[in-house]
Amino acid sequence: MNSSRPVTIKDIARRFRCSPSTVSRALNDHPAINEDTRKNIQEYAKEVGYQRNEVSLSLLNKKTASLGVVVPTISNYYETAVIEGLHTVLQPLGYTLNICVTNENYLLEKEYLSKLLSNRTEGIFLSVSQETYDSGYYEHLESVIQRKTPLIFIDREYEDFETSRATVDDYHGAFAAVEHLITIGYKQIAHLKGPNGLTVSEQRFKGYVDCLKKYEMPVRDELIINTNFKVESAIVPTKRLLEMASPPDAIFGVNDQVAIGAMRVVKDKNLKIPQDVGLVGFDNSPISAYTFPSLTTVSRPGRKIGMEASRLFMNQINGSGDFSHESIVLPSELVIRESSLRI
Amino acid sequence: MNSSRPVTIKDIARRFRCSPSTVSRALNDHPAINEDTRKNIQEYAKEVGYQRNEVSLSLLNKKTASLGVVVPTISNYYETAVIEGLHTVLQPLGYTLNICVTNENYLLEKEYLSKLLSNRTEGIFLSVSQETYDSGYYEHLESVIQRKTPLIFIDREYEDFETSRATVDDYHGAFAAVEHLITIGYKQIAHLKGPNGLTVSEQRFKGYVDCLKKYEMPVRDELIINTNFKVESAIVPTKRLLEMASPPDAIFGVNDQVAIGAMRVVKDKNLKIPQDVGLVGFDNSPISAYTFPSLTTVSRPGRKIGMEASRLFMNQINGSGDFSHESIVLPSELVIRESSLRI
DNA sequence: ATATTGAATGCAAACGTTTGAAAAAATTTA
DNA sequence: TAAATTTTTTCAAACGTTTGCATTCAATAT
Repeated sequence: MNSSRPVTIKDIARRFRCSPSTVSRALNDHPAINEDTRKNIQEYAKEVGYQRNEVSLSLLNKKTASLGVVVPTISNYYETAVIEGLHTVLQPLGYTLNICVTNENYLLEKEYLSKLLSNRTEGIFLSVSQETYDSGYYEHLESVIQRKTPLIFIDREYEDFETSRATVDDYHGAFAAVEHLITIGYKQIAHLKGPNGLTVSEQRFKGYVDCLKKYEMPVRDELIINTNFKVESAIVPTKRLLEMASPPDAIFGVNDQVAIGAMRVVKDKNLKIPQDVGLVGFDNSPISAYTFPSLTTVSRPGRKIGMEASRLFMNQINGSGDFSHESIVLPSELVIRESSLRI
Repeated sequence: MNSSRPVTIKDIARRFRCSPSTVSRALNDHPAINEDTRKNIQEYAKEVGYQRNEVSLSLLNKKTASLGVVVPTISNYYETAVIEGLHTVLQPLGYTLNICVTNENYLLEKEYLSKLLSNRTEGIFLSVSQETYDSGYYEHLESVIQRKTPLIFIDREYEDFETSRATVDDYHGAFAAVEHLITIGYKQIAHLKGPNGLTVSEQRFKGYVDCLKKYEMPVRDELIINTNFKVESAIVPTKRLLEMASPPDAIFGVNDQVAIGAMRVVKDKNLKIPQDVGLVGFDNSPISAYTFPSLTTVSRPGRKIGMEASRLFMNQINGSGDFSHESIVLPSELVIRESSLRI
């Protein structure tokens, strides 16, 4: 009525003139408690809205049942799919996911990791931010390792770090996409690349380059332009590509957003897709199937990545003493649609 | 080296043969501590990677600095924008956001709320799930109220519940969208409605209906079809609309996804947008500006909603005793693009 | 009547930290 | 050198819960 302090076990004990132990046991259905006592206490507890203080339990048991998920963004389809996958496996096991968005910011990432450790998180799923990548700092990761808190890299990874990781085979996905374009008959394939330095960007780029080489096609620097994954970042680069003296007849975008941005520009120039310009994206985001023309893309099993990452986590905590570090690479799959099907 | 147990203040005290109090004070730069003692302890603490156990502090101070964000999904642009807004304000204040995704599931929502309360979350931002809406249950909310944990509704709300809420003026946004179509000269405006019962769906629907009525246009039931907000859910309904004997010449989608789905179908039928069919969405998601043609839509200030909701939360905890409940309604704004600009 | 059993409850410690008050140690003053 | 003062450190309690062990009390067996 007056005090807003949550009801505690002590409060109930006082009410029943018994000890906190009895109340605790009664609430937990301990067999050594008298049937009547148990019933009375449980009824009263329900009545006054007693709710166990998990904080005290965490302290006592050194278990928090909470996991950190540290990602650069949650604005993309892929990231949310990963989170959903983690959720699917871990929620039923009683874990709470603490989702931290770093906004590609190193300091924020560092702060989040430190906070998660302070809060005694039992595991951390991390997709490192771009700034972290660029800066090359990784002391903030060392402290996670030092604490022996399970650390699982998702998607982006530090090449030289010994932990578990679940990633998608970006390289072969990109390779397949470009090979598809070549097979169809496109001769000049441009690439709207992601930010330099990120594994995803570089792997897809490598797939693009290696495929061109395999088919003995020249890798022209002027056909490779950076974007930041966002739809609007594709506009200027695509214009530049199409206004070249010898413009590309196909564009491989680092993701669907970028490909959709390119699609818009191509149409604005009154060029036909896929006749004049072929287009391929990456992600197989829901919308890619409903653009006009629909977008050929590479599916990335985000949900599966989340589920696999969960498995890696479980392995680490159940691992018999020796910390088992596993690397999982899931295949990506080419999804052929209209934007590349020139006949 | 051997034990993976985190270093505690007691460990350090043992090492320096002093009491935990001294260590605690040394680490917190308490003035009553000898300069040398302080320096030594701080150095050692850093060396062994000591990190304060926030769990114990939470128990002691009854403050967890964590807030719950309970939402049906994070797969849409709007939801992530809201979270970003919350984040922008609350992260600098030291709060941790605990993001819980209910998947529109009542039981999950209930479980999350209960867990958040057990973990002594200091405030909850809630966008109720559709199932909760449908079922009409709200005891799980009662317990939040009973505990006097600040509860702020975002976006979706329970009409008859006394708490703070931050919502977008869906009604007038929808009204403006439809009015725009009418002004341009469209005569038969269909509506791809959201799921029944949800405030957003119903408010936008009401805006649609009232606008038609204002201009003395008939409200035809067969022009109103339900979707579930997802792009694919617009396909069949749009086909049905276009295959009617007297098909609509404009479609107002409950969100951009649905409008984009409709766009695809319209194009497949070789109809021209905006000449044959006008199209308006809702959300002003990034992609809406880059479809072909670009999509007329209604902007929804998600980020702002998050920031306003944060403000409401701050007001509640700073509120002098009497719980001040505020209702904020932010305006939505029509963004006119190509898909409706028939000349 | 006394010893033995069994059921029900209470005690106390533990988790890691902070903090007011008390105590101890060091320094200054008379 | 003793008293007074200042500086530094320790003590003990608190946050809410659980749990092994001890205790109490009644019922049963001897």
